[in-house]
Amino acid sequence: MADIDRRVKRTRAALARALLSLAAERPLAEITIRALTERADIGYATFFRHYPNKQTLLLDVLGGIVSDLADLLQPSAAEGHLDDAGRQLFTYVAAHAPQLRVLVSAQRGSTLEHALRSAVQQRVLASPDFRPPDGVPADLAAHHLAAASLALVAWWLEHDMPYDADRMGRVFARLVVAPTLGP
Amino acid sequence: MADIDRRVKRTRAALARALLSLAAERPLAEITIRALTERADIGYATFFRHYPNKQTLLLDVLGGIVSDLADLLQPSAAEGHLDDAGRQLFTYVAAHAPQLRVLVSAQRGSTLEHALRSAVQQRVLASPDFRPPDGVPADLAAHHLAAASLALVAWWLEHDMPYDADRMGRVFARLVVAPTLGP
Amino acid sequence: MADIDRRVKRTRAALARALLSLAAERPLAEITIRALTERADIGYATFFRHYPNKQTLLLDVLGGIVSDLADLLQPSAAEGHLDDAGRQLFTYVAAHAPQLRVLVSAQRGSTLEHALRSAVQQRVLASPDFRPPDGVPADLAAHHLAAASLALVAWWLEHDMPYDADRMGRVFARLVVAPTLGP
Amino acid sequence: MADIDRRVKRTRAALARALLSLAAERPLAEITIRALTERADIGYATFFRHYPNKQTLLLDVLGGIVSDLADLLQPSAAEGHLDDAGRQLFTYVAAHAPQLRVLVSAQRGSTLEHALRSAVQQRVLASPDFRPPDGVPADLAAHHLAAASLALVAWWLEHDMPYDADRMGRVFARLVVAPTLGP
DNA sequence: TCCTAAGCGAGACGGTACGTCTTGTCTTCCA
DNA sequence: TGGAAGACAAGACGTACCGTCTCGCTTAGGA
Repeated sequence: MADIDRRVKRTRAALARALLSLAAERPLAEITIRALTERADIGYATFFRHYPNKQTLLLDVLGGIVSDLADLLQPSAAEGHLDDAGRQLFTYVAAHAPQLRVLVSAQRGSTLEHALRSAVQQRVLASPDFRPPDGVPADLAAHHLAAASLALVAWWLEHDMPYDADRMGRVFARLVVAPTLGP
Repeated sequence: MADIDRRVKRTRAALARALLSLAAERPLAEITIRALTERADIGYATFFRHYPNKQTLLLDVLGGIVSDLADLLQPSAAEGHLDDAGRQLFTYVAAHAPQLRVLVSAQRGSTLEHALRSAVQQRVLASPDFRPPDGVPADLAAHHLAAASLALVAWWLEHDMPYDADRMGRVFARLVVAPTLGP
Repeated sequence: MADIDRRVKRTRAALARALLSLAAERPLAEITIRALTERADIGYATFFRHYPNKQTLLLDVLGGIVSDLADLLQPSAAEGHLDDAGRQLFTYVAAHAPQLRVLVSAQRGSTLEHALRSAVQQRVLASPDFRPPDGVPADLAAHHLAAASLALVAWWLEHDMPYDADRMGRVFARLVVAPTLGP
Repeated sequence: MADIDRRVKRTRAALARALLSLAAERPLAEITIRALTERADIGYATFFRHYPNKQTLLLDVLGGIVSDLADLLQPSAAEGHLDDAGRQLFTYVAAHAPQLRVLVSAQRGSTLEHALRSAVQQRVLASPDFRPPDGVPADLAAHHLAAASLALVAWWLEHDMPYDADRMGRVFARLVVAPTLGP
């Protein structure tokens, strides 16, 4: 491995930089390979000599981040450490914002997502019953409610509804709704 | 709306049906407009007389679903009603599974998402500290942990980090981690 | 013919006017049926109630012109009448410039071209005064007469009639008619 | 020009061959770009990498022919050479029948028509032997020469060359060249 | 005077060509 | 030999036009 040409490293680094630079400008799906290579100042065909497609580049660029994130999300038992773990997570996020913006935009940004989010936000914020816990901004709580609900729904559908609606409803109440409401 | 030609209604219904039918077979991104029109038995150009692009068709087909979902996600104050609301949500989901599969697949499915998810899952399930609350399956809790965390991170980045990492950490502990660990 | 509705007549006249008006602005091939109907202030589908396609409209609008032209191109034997016939031709052309601009801009090999050619051919071959020069087949001479005349007319119209009909008539007699007749 | 990739040359040659092959089957206007590329066995989009549209391909394929024709139509003064020049013209036409069929079937007023006309005009007006008859403007005579020649060529090709080049040459000299030159 | 048939405006529709775009493969040439 | 350059096949995209078709409205012209 030591004799891999420095040029290879330089080319891949240029691609990674181009990816981050472009991802700051527009959604991931609208970044063409041609745009990447032009931004990176390398030949178009050269891209394919390093990665078979765009997703592989993503994985290469963001692989370490994913692994780090997963580490940071490990639950630590000690009650008092919860806030600590959370702080560490977001400190890490702040430190790797450019890469994480790409990661985060890889899944989102669809009009549908936005439509659902804003519909929920609107209703939640107008609801008299909605009292987010101390220290949790209302819009953030609303966003969490929508996103976490959708994630639960997605999981259920993708796993072919292994539990009945009743049980899923209780899980939903326990994991999502109650924490969002409590005092 | 009432005076739209019956043909228009029939054509759009055929497109909606074709979309759901095709979405059950392959990811949304791989559904071409030509495939939609062939499945719907309408002319290719006719598609563009109704929608300027695929996303607009999605919005039209799933608009009602989005609005219904948003209604179901309104928090209801009464403690005892939490489970009720949850059950209603998932009953609705079960009843509209085909459309919701499309909605849910519109945003997800990227390799990155999957990589993160499985990395988290692996670590969480192996962690001795991880005790999901009663009635919450472990894999579901792990999925929730990953998805909700990512959603919080995304919100923070997209809103240009309006709070510091410390506060976000506390919110994260309160909304996501604590409920996932529960007694 | 007498029992054609007045409305029909009015619609066809509007189309004829629209055709001439548009043909003055751009080449015939770039005039769409939609442009014709909009200029004529009639419904799009109405066009097809009168003509199966653009060429048929052309034939209808220019049919009389074609027939007149064919008459004017009959060779008259009397030597002294050559200039006279030429002057008559170009006087007629000047009087029907709008229509003839259309005829002249039609495609080679088009129905119009063919109609004019065969009308001329028919009259020429039937004329007792027509004696092609030695070694020149009659049908070829007739073809030459029609084509060269049309070319002269086209040149005159496209150059905004820089000479008067009298002079053009003499040129016509000299370049086209005399050589086609001589012994 | 010399360093154009061999592939490029091969692709353009294939397109030229496909054009001639298709033009023998149906009118030029009915030859779609897709038909051209399928006949040439090249990708559809590849066409546009070489020519912005069909007309440009025509110009490229027929440019040499146009220039040759213009050379052959230069009037040569010597009386006895008229028949000779005519024979040469039609011998050339017979040798390039496929290409000339295309040229002849092009639209009047098309770029091709204009190219031929202006090439002839340029040569004729520069020729010292060119003395139009009294009262005939030089540019009009040149135009007549080009148009009438083309008409004769078109007639010959469309009627499957019923006479030999020698006889056509004499007809050409008698009907077209002599009248354009004489006093 | 009514009423029936035709002309007509409006516009949805199927079909097809166009010119543009992107992806991934392949070839040639250069350092 | 690795990389730059770029031709190429394949095929989706969104636009334009054509010719067909229904749907109602209105406007004769005959009962």
